[in-house]
Amino acid sequence: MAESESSEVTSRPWQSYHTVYTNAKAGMEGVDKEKVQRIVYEMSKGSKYFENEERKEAFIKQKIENMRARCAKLTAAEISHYQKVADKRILELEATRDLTRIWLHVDMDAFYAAVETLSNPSLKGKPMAVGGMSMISTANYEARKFGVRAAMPGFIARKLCPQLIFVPTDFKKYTYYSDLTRKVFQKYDANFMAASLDEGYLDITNVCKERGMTSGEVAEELRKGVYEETGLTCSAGVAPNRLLAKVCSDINKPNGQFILPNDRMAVMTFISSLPIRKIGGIGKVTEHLLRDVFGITTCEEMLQKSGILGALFSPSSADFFLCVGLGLGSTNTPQVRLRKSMSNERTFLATGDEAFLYHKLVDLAEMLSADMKKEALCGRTLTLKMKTASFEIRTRAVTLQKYICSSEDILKHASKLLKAELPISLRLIGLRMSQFNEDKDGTPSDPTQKTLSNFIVSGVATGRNMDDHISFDSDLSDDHFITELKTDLPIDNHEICYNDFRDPLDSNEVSDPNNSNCLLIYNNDEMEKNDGSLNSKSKAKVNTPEMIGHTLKSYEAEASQLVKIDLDTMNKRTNLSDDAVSSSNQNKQSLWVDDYKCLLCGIEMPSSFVEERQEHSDFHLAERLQKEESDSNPRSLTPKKRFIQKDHITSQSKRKKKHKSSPADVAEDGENWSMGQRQLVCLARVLLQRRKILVLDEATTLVDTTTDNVIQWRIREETSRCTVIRVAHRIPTIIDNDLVLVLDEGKVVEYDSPTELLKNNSSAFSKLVMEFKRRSSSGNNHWGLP
DNA sequence: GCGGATCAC
DNA sequence: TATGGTGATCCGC
Repeated sequence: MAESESSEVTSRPWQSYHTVYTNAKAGMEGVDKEKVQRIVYEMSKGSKYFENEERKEAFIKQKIENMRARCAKLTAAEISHYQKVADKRILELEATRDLTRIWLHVDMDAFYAAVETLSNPSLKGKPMAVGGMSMISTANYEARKFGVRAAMPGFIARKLCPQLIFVPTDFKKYTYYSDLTRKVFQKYDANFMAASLDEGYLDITNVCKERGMTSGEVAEELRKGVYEETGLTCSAGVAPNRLLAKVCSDINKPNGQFILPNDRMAVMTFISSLPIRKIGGIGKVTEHLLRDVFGITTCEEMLQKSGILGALFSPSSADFFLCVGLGLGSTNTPQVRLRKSMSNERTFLATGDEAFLYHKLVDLAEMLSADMKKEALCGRTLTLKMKTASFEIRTRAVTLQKYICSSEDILKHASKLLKAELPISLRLIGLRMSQFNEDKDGTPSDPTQKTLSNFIVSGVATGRNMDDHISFDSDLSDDHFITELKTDLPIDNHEICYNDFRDPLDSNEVSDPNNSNCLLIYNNDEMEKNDGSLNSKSKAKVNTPEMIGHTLKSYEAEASQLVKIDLDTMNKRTNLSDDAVSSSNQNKQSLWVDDYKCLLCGIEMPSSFVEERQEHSDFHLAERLQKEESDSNPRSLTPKKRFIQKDHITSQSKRKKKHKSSPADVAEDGENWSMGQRQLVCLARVLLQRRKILVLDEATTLVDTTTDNVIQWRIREETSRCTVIRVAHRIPTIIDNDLVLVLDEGKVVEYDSPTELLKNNSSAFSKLVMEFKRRSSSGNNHWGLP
């Protein structure tokens, strides 16, 4: 087989290249395959893209060779061993076969193209593609006759079909029609699974039973319903599981359906001659690999070669292949699907211009942050994606100990990642966030606390967004980017871990061990590569309920195994926190153009109207908050905002009403409160609960320092019979507690009463206090520091 | 946990 | 002139 192939390569090189576009998916039957291949090849030859494809192809060839070699090395004994294992596994998998459910897969026909034709009927019957010169999303069936298809660049498509009409994508339209189809799907399975805008999986077992209809009748009716609702046609496949249903929906496309009965023999017959490429999950590479190494082209052959597959692939891959051979697939309906990552990326003309690349990064960070805030997400793994000018894809990731969501935090870490790659010429940059903090949220609690948690999470997150907005609009210049990229000065911000503030509040029915106050100073800097995982564990320990029962000594022992002391970083940390405060003050001022006019709405208010101005900026904050909230899913439908559901209907009428009321109004439900007000209310609620143990993790970061001092005083008044653990960066917040733990990079550096610590001038705590005094020496020393 | 790869739409 | 964007998963370190 290999020999005949290579001889063809020399005479007709295009045949080795890009079987991608001509691989029969649907509607490509009468295509002059060779002509298409030749044109695609001619158009691509010599381009950077083409060169990269050749590299990739060479890599796959290498992979195939390696696998062949491994195959050849297997002894007869080994083969028979793996065959036995595989046979046993086949029996186990067979035992899981479930023929009790009836699954239907709906797939809209050339969805985007069909929608465009609907809104512009003159396109009917003409070859048309949705997309642009660089990429086509969907081609209608007329265009497919020319070999034009999805994922093909537009300029090649035009070569294949000069009269091809291009229509730009319009996702609003597609979402609208998608919603209409889903309304129909819902009638047959309220829990249907939306696979994309134009696909859905429905468990129609109950409908068939309740209405006494065959699955074929249900499919007919559903497709008719979709057509009546939208004017669009779709295809359906019915089978005992989702994997098969998906294959079936493709068989009589377009506007057709195929029923595979819930019968083992029928399934095995169906699967036997089926090309493996038809199976979802088997793509170009796997197809190639299985064919060239094992001679496998049909699903049936997966079983025949099960022994050798088991020998050469991982257990999970081998299992998947066996399932394909047996026609097995999922039959359950997963209750909730949590989002695991969120990303955005942009392609541009390849460049090595650092200012430009940094600009892109800023945009991406802002977009990502905004998207995350819409779903109230915070993540701790940030991945930078790069595509070089030669189309090579690279990713670089960091996992932080804190969950972040603000654009500054994202940008800070993203730029570090990018900086490490410079100099570099890129044509794409992307940012992805993963490891969201709601993942482990299994902690049930009383509703008051729950509300408070949501309060903190969404409130704080959205509030910071406004600061971003103003600061980027006003004072970010290219010079600034370059400086930041070229120096080692970290642009640090005050990081807030929402999770931290939530957990302690949710949990504290524990008896008080020794009725003493203590304090933690926390260094929030994320770990460099060393021991990141251990650190996050120690961090979690501080805030989890079981920790509260521990003695401080035992905590210290645990924490001290972790990371090296880095006092230098800590000092830097303190300085930068102060910087953050002052820059945030600047932001507030910059809301007023010429110190007089509001940047956002143009209202005029002299600087002497201090309170009024504060109220006014709070109003804008609340306005923004409300918009973010109304943009998200209504809570009544989805208790969490994490369901994968991008499309939601927005109602802004409420917001408009609000706009007419006085900015000074404080809404009873808190929707227009400032961040500081929110923190205050949280604190008040917590204090009213009269807990024996109170954990305040950066609980007053959003109020000004004077107010903070008042609050701290009040907390001491209210908690005289209570153990209070404070995590804070501000010295006054913690100066008069009974015990002080100074933490640096997750490790306890010192542990004693503040008085004792201050006796030693070189203690980390002394240094922090001195630095703090130095910085505040220009103002009044009204904290009574020694 | 990271980075490369594959896959689907 | 010119080959996308988003999300998931797996494998081998």
